[in-house]
Amino acid sequence: MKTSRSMPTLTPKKAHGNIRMQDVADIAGVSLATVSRVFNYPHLVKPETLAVVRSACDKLNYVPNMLAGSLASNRSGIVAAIVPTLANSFFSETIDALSVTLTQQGYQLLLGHTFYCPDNEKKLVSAFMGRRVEGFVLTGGEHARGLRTTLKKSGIPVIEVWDTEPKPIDMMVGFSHTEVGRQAARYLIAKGHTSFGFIGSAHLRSTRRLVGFQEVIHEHGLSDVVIQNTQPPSSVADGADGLQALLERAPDVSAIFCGSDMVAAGAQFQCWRMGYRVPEHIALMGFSDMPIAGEKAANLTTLRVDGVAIGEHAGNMLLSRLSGTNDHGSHIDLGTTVIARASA
Amino acid sequence: MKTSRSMPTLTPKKAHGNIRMQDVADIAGVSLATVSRVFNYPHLVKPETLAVVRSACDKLNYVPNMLAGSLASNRSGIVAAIVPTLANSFFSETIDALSVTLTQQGYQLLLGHTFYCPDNEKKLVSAFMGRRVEGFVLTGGEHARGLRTTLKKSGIPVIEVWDTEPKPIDMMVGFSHTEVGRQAARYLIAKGHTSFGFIGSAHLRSTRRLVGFQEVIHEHGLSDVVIQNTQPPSSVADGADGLQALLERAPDVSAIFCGSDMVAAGAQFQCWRMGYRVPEHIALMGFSDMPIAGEKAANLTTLRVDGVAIGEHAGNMLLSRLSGTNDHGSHIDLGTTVIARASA
DNA sequence: CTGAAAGCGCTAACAC
DNA sequence: GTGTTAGCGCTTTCAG
Repeated sequence: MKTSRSMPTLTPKKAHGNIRMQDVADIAGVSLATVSRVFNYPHLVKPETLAVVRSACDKLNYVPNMLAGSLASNRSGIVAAIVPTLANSFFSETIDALSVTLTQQGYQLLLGHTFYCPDNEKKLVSAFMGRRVEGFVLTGGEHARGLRTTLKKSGIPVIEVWDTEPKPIDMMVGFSHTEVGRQAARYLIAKGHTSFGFIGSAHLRSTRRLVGFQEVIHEHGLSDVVIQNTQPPSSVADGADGLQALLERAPDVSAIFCGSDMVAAGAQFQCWRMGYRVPEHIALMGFSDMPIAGEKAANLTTLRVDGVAIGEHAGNMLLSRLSGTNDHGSHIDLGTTVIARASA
Repeated sequence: MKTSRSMPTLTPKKAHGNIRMQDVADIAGVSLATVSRVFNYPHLVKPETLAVVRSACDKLNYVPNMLAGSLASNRSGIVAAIVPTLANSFFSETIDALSVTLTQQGYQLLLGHTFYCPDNEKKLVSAFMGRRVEGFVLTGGEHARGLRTTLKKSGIPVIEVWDTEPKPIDMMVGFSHTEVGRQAARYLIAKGHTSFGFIGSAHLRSTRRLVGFQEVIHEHGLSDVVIQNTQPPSSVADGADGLQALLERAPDVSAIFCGSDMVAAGAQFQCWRMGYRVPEHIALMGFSDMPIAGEKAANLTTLRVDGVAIGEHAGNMLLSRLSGTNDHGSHIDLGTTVIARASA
């Protein structure tokens, strides 16, 4: 089947099944360069030639080798996203949105997991840099030692998402976790509470929410927040266990800010089990407005975050940077809103 | 800072900042090939040389260009996974597990989204083939016309997950959706039900569950299943709406099999709103055993699927195939189990 | 509008 | 153990 391609020597260059651009050029009767142009700059090619080459392509079922293309052009067409985890988490919708946005412009998404370990992030960044990714989407603004510098002097566009603090390496889109904590505290204080608890994991963004929460409470001269830690990613079960443990230590707490809606839902179920009424005995506030929070059975007061918008913004910011467009608005705070429901 | 590398011509080859393997070789005083060996076959290099080269590497902060490496070796080190969506879905935990497994062996994960459109899958496969991915993980066993053939003759390992039907393109790990439907029907029939409904989306795997469900019901000579369709990805709200719509059409239905736990939870909430008791008036059965299903408030009877196991198996099957190990057990049925709780 | 030629940065025989 | 030498399959000046 293989068309003979001029053999000055006795052995063909290589026998593996892959069709090369030269093969297409040969049967189309044009040069290699022209075939390349058909793919990359079709407007520079005469319509007839275009047609000939294209028909040659699908006659041969040619699939361009982007590895070679990327090497030659020094553009990989790949963007890397690094998340803690996708399971039961808020990040999955951001990744979905990011993927759509990037795919529309022909970019592809390389995915990495840190499982909440900054060291994994660092290793992944390094591996991805080896692949010459054209952009990074990182979760959060806190990273392993040296990562900021590495990234900064690499010149690769970086977007940190789901956060607006601390200072961006490059671009950032999300919201302030400190402010989330502050909003929660203000809301609960306005409801008349004076004794507070917090159930959530000890990772950095979660801690920042706690800090904001504490700040406002201290500003009001109220007593310290009782803290109950969970392991990320926090589950419904963690919320249930956390609530029980917290109440054992501090039975007088009347309002609890939870690290996620999952935790809040778990805490609420545990309240019911233990015979406490929500919000009469214990007020609960979640975070992120997951689907579960809005359901009648749960009906959780929470803070809404738009993960899809974050993903879309991140994708678009990256794309406009990559296409050389103005990168105005490179530090976007999408904010959060209190969704007042029954639990607080 | 740049060490002069012998310049026979007047202009240096290229001025962009990237350090090349040759630069490392130069300052380590060895040949390019040796540096390459240090990365790929360190055991072939004398320990002292190893040390010299390595110190040269981090003196220069050298990051190997895998694009070039992949092109030369014809191994990209990339595996592609294609899912319908990650948000609120069962696939995210499979992807998490897959990612860990692959990363441990130095492979990276390229992610694609179909949003339940087979045509998107086809396009993604083609784009990924251009990147010379070394393996595909596809969701489900049904694909756009021609995809099976394309994939088959590409010779690239393919694993279809979350399904065991129809015949695998190559390898498969998951469970039978038809059998899931059958299990559900058997369980509900054993509970004495005689009039059945189904709420779920019309995509292929969901439909297969419905088929199995119907089969068993017909085998028992019972009346037809009343079907209420939802749009994928199905949400809690879809379940609530679906239940209402279904009961309007068929008020006598006493047992409903739902396409997912989210749908079942929504249906259950809607029952409560409408004053129906679960399971006394309406028995509900979910699917996949999501965290929500196990919670006391929901307490859903469902069928358990181990998404993590699927991801791990898929990763390991792929890795052993890629390393040339025996690929015994290339069609694995992990099965599902009924988790009997309060809702049915 | 098209072709020729020089790489992109690395791997992999093959010699030594 | 290490060096030499061909490529891998494209993109991209530069001529024409």
